[in-house]
Order: sequence, then C-alpha cells, then structure tokens
Amino acid sequence: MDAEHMDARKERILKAIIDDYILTAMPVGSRTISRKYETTLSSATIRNEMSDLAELGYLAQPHVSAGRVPSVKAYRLYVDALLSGEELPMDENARAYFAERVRQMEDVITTAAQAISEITRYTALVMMPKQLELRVATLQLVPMPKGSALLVIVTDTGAIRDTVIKVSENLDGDALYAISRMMTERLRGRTLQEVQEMLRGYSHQAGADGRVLEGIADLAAQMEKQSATDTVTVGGSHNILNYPEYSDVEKARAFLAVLEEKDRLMDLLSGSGAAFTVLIGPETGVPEMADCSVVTAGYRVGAGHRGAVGVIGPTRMPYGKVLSALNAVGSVLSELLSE
Amino acid sequence: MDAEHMDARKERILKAIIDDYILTAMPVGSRTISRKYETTLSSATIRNEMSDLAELGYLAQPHVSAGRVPSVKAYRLYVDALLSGEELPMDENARAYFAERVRQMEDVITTAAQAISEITRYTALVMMPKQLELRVATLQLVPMPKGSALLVIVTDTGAIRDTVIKVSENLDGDALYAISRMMTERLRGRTLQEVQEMLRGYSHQAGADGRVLEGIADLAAQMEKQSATDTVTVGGSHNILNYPEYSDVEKARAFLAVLEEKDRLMDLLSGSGAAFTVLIGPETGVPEMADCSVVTAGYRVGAGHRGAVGVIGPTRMPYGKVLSALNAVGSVLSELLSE
DNA sequence: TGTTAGCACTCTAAGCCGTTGAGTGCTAAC
DNA sequence: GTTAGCACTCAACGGCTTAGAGTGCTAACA
Repeated sequence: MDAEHMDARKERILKAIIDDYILTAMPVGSRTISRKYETTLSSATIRNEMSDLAELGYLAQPHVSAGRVPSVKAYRLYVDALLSGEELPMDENARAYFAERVRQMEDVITTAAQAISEITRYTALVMMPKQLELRVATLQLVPMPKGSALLVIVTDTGAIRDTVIKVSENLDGDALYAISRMMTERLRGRTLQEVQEMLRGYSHQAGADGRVLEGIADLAAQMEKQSATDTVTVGGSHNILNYPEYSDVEKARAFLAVLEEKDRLMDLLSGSGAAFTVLIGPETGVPEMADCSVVTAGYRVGAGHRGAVGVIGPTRMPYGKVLSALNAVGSVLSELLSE
Repeated sequence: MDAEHMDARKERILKAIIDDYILTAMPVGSRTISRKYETTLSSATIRNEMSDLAELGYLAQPHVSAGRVPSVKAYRLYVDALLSGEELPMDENARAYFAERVRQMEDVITTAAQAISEITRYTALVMMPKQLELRVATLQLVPMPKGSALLVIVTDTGAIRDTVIKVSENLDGDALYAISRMMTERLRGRTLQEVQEMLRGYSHQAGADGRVLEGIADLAAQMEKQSATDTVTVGGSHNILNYPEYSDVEKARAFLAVLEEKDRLMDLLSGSGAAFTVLIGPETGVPEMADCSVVTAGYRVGAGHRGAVGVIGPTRMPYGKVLSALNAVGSVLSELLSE
C-alpha cells in the first residue's frame, strides 16, 4: 500500500477533524465529518480518506472502534498553515485592559498576563527580559512621618524602585532634597553595580547619614538582582481546570506545580526568537504538559530587547484566536514599554 | 435509652477519633482506636462508647459498616477546648518570611499571605482594613527621562503611592522640587477627598502645569478608592488540590471560583472581632466550602483598626498548628504595620 | 456494673460478566 | 472514484457476586 500524498480534499478533511476535535475534545468519527463538514461525501468515502490520513501519520485512533484524533504532526501542519497565512488579525479589545493602571513595568506585565488569560481562558505567561547595565537617572528622598524617608531610584530606562529607610529625625524636606541632589549628581550615569561599589566604600566615612548610603546600596543591589535576570509572570493558572484534559486532579496538580518553576517556564518562552512560536505537546519538553501546547509571541521592549507573551493550553486549542490575542497584547506591550 | 453524658473517657476517645481522622481522612473504626490510642480497652468497649457518642451527636457514620466520622459538633468541642486552653504557642519561623522586602503595606500583606500558605499548606487569606480619612503628608515629583516625572504621594499613615505623569520638558529637578514644595504646602493635612476637590477646581486656572494637577487628582482618587474599602488577599489558592476532599475537579473549581469573589471572602474574615474565630463546615455559610473550615486571627493595624489573617482548609485540619501559625503571622503583622 | 469475646449482619469496593452502541475496515456494486 | 452493506472490535455501562471492614447485640466474665 503506497501511502498516498496529501491532496486538497485530504487537507480539508484533516482541518475539519481538527476543528471538530478542538470543539468537542472527543474522537471524531467519519459520520460526523460527512454530516457536518463534507456533506457531499458519504461516511464511507471519508473513512477511506481518514484511513489514508492515518497511514500518513496525521491521525491516531485511541482504539479500533473509536473515532480519530489529530496527531502532533496534524497540529503542526494546521498551525504552520495558520502562521504562514496572511497577517494575523488582531483581537481589538485587548487594549481596554490597559486603560487604567499603567504605572511601572511590573504592573504592565501583570496586567498583560491577566488580560491574556481572560481573553483566551487559558494560562498566560509574560516574560520580561533582563536589562543589563541599568544606569541611575535620578535618586530622591521623599520625607515621611517619624524619621523615615522614601528612597526612590529612577533608571535611564524609566524603571522605578523605592524603599523606606530611616533617617535622622532632624532632616526636613529641604535637607533631604539637598542630599538627593548631591547623591544624584554623584551617581547619575553610574550602573547599579558601580553605585554599590562606591557606596560600600563610602559608608565608613563621615558625611551624610550612613543609613542613607546603606539604603541606596541595598536598593541598588535589589534592583540589579531583579533586573539582571529574565522574569516571568503567570496569569490565570487555574484556567486549566476548565478543560477535560485535566479533569484528573493529579494531573492538574502536576501542571500547576510546573507553573511555579519559573526556570522551566523560561525555557518555554525563550524560543527561537521568531515573532510567533508554537510548541505542540511533546515539543514542549515538559512531561507534565504532554497534552498541552505553548503558543508564544515576541514583543519589543526598547532598543533591541525582546520579551515574550504566551499561552499554555490543551493541544486542541483554537490556535487562530490565541495567536490574535497574543498578537494584540504583544503590540500593546511593545507600545507601552518602548516609550 | 438515656443518652449518657460526656465523661473524661468519652472525651479522650472522641479526641482520638478526631486526631486520627485529621490524619487519614478515613472513617475511624473501633479497632483502630483500641490499638493505636486506648490500648487498655478492647474494641468492643470502644464500640459501646462510640455508640453513645453517636447518640450524643458527636459522631456520624457514612454507612452502617463504616467507621465513624466526627460531626461539626465534635469539631466545635475540639476547637473550643483548644481556644480556651492556655496561651497559644507561636510558630517561630514565621518572622523569617518577612526578612527582606518590607516596602509598602501591599507588599507586607502579600508576603503574609504567602507565608501563611507555605507554613500551613492551606489557602491563606489576609484582610487589610479600610483606612478612612487618609491625609496627605508629602507630595513629591521625581524627575524622569523624557519629559516624565514620578509623582509620589505619602500619607500621614505612611501609605505610599506613585504614578508616572507627563510634565513640560523644560522643568528640571529643582523646578520640580519647587513645585513639590508648593503643592505639599497647600495640600498637607488635607484628606484625599479634599485634594481632589481642590484640584479639580484649580485645573482650569493658569499657574503650574495642568497635567501635574490632574495627575495629583487622579492619583489621590485612586488611593482613596483603594483605601476606602477593605481589601483581601489570597495566597496558595491551589493548595486545596492537595486534599482528598477536593479530588473532584468540579468541587475544586467551585472552591477556586469562590476565592475570586472578594466580598464573600470578606464575610468570612470579618467575624466576631474576637482574637480567634473558627467557622466549621456549614458555619461558613458558603455551600461550595461545605467540607472546609475557616480559621481567622485578628491583628492590630495602627490605632484601633483591626485586620485579619485566615486559613481555609478541610474541616479535618490540625487546628492547633494552624492557630499558632496565624497567631505568629498576625503578631508580625501587628508589629510591622503599627509603626 | 463495666468489660470483653463471639457472632450474625450490613454495606461498600472491587472484580466479573453480558449487552449496547459507536465506529471501523473491507468487499462488492454502481 | 464513490457508496451501501455487513461483519467485526472495543469501550462503556449495568447487574451480579464476592471479600472485607466494621458494626450491634448477646452472653459470659470479673
């Protein structure tokens, strides 16, 4: 039996099977296709075609008297067709999620994760790439009640971080501003790394309040630590429970446990660097997600740097819709973070 | 048949049954008690006692040939004994969780939720009470690259909120500080409500950059909105999957759905106002949590105000351990937030 | 009077059919 | 190349049986 090659009809039938399976999560029989999709053909004809498709490796049978289920190879074909198609449509209401609170990078990232998970009803991943060589732009002390002050550091990229430190009770707003000015003058343009080195040296000297110097060094260290490594945020983690693939609590637990391991998630997101990536089932390399696919889209953040947004859901997911959602959120992110 | 009254031995047996059930989640038989807990008594004797306890309403039988399961009344007795006992021990390593990042109130709350869920392996709730009448203490603009500035508002209670706003490109650090000083002078001591009213009035006038005024008003509005209502944070929500009570995905989903409804959670936390509260099963009034108990502990936050920390877990939970964990985290919170 | 051994009884959980129905593969006719 | 028809397979389901856990009761004992 020569395995026949794909022709247009086979492709149509395969697509119909995938579409139906995505909808129902149940093996698809020849009658279903004959009645719902290819009404001009009888179920027997569909059976012959399905048999060929099975031989070509596009369909699998859970058991002999069940319908057919798309294989990884089938999804691959399906997705590749999608990706090579014309421009992806853009889910338009994505922007609405960002209407209000655009504050810091972290907020934007969290909002994005929430937006994606709500739009798609799957688990969302958002990756923020590391930012090396952050340089101090401004440093300021804001007076607070009771001998405290809020230390704010702003970097050249616009990242903001603050912390509360103790200062002498007799420093008023003007005094704190004077210190801020002086420190900004000295530290502007330095990398976080340099700031720490400089201040650790100073701190034994006299001069300004030692606690201020220490506070600055600590905050710089913290900022560096947080920004020197890619971070990934998860949204809608328990959406997975909505899908019959994970109606077994054990499987669901294993899945959720993987979501806690940020480095494994990183591997999923830091794909080829292409605009879109789709990893299907075993391609993810994560056994606990054998029934899942990971769809990712890149977004620009400033010069050259790239982040990624993604979705984890059952292999049978409406890839088209997911891709447009990611496309939309990715664009909004590029826009917000490239300013 | 007169229902006998409780005596010391009945109480011991009941406690043994509860302890065993907490451990195993399986109906407890008379043999188990006779061998593991009351080794001097035969199973027949235990059976007689258990029969009495059942008649008194402390034990239930899933079916006639199964062991006994503690009733709500039994848990109540067990817990009340616990609560009226001597001082609760304090889980000592709770403080370790707060070692590093003590920044804003929100951070503390989130950390607390995480700490509780990790210590107990249950779902944690942390309630932060509303703060009416917040008054502005300081207001400051920190220069940022490219015609932006970071607007920071600090209240008399030490709450901090910031937002990025656009300002004229030609305002340097000193100019921004001058504006900050002026605005602080005018707004210090005003409630957030008043600030908004004043600024909405101004904004049509000339004077300072209109966008600054608008930014301040917006931020004040946001702060007020956030602080005017009790908020509740959830940690470790999917810990529930660890327990056989929720090995059914449907039940687990319903449970997780309730966790999203903050107002229902509020009802659980805003209990009697006692130091500790335990709601057992149906006492929670949440049908989706019929197999759960809610344990809460209050903590002080500033003058008079009270927040609450809590745990949601299966009715058969080690109440003693949970109470000490909550006690410990509550104390740390009181300490951190009363400063 | 309280404790215990013994025994009959009950009821779930687990395994074992037989049946049903969906869906296939193959063949023969169009 | 398409289709009707038919034999065949296999999971899912319900009914049945069995094994085992645990009870309640009774009678004997200290």
